[in-house]
Amino acid sequence: MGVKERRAREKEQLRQQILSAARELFVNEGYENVSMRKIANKIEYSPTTIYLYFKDKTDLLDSVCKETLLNLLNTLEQLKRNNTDPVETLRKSGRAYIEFGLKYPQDYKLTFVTRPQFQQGLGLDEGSIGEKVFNYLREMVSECIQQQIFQQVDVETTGQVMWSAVHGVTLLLIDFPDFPWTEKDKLIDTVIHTTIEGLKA
Amino acid sequence: MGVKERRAREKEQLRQQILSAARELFVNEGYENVSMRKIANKIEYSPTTIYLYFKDKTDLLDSVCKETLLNLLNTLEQLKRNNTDPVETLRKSGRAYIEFGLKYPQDYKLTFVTRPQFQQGLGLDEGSIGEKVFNYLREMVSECIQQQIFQQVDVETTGQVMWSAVHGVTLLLIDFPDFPWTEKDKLIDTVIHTTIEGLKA
DNA sequence: GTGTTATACTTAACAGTGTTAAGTTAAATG
DNA sequence: CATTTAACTTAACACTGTTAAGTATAACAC
Repeated sequence: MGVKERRAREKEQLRQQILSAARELFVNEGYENVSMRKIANKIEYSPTTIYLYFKDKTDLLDSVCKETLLNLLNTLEQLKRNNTDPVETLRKSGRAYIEFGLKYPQDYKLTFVTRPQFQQGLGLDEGSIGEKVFNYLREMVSECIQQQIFQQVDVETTGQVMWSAVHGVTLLLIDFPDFPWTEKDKLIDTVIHTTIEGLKA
Repeated sequence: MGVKERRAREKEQLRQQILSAARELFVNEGYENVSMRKIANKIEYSPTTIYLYFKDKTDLLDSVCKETLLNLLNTLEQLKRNNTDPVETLRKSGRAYIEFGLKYPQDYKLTFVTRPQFQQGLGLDEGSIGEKVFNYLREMVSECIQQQIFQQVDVETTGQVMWSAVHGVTLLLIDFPDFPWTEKDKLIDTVIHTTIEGLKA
């Protein structure tokens, strides 16, 4: 009785189609400027069809953001493979985080700025992907503390300080592209370097 | 001929009335959720009257943000009065910046996140208030460098690193109020302390 | 193969949005 | 008192997210 399976597969396929159309439009034109009708047009279905797959527009945003977080998590996880020096791994992770944000600026803002505005909880609850991303950071930081490289011994605070730094520079670079920044790579390196040195001191 | 003056005064008064109604609504309900009609209702004028005073909705946002920046600048300027120790002054400025953001979270997001999204330039152009705020930071940092307290000698980069840190922690605290943060004051102090120590090292 | 049911999708509509063009009212000027 | 000018409003356009009701088609039972 492969009918049900096929139907389910087709449904999932359309769901994905909607999702990727939404992502592309959100990223290119900004969440606010994308209407359900625009998404519907892109996939050549009527607007109301989307509501058969997603509760509402924020649910669609939510699903797009989940994908983004999963992407970020994968990017970071790949760094953990060959972690010899914990500080070096932390530095690379910071770099990867920022570069991810700059590579997909709209996705980043959608996930870490727009989404919290629309549903305050965000996916940092237990078991969520957001929590997994922060757990990754916690792990990296923890190793540095265990090897007594950092003076600041509180894992939570240390991790949050690190997150503040990378989040801050990422958003500034995204939001103020016309500002006379120091050469981008230098700024990023200095932010990470300064934070790590500060945690050592 | 005091008639013209009185008329001008009355016009300015209504302008201010619109502005403060807009600010209150933007701050309480979020820019996206406030309609021109809502603002008009609050001041008991027809929606189109607003367009006689402001080009469009983003112009209204723009004016609200300008006020916010002026507020922030005043808050910071007051710290410069008795600056004995440059590092201490920088530390206090960072604190004041973050606390300003947390005291008026919606204003802060409006100015430093929402606005850039709607008109990319933001007010960091020459002569703008935004530029003045950054000039203030530059000045504080410059003194620390001149007294050879910081190793990092590039004023621009150093200032931008400092800004990244305070901007980052401010937004995280605003956007993820439910996250299990370290005690707020401790986190803020640690972020500032870490950054300053990192710049010394 | 025919009738029924469930699924997938669409049409039409509602109440709202930012914004503009045209119209109205009242005050200031000659 | 007539005319001009400024301030404000009404009505409308093209759009928005979302829902209720309707339609066509595919899957099932007999």
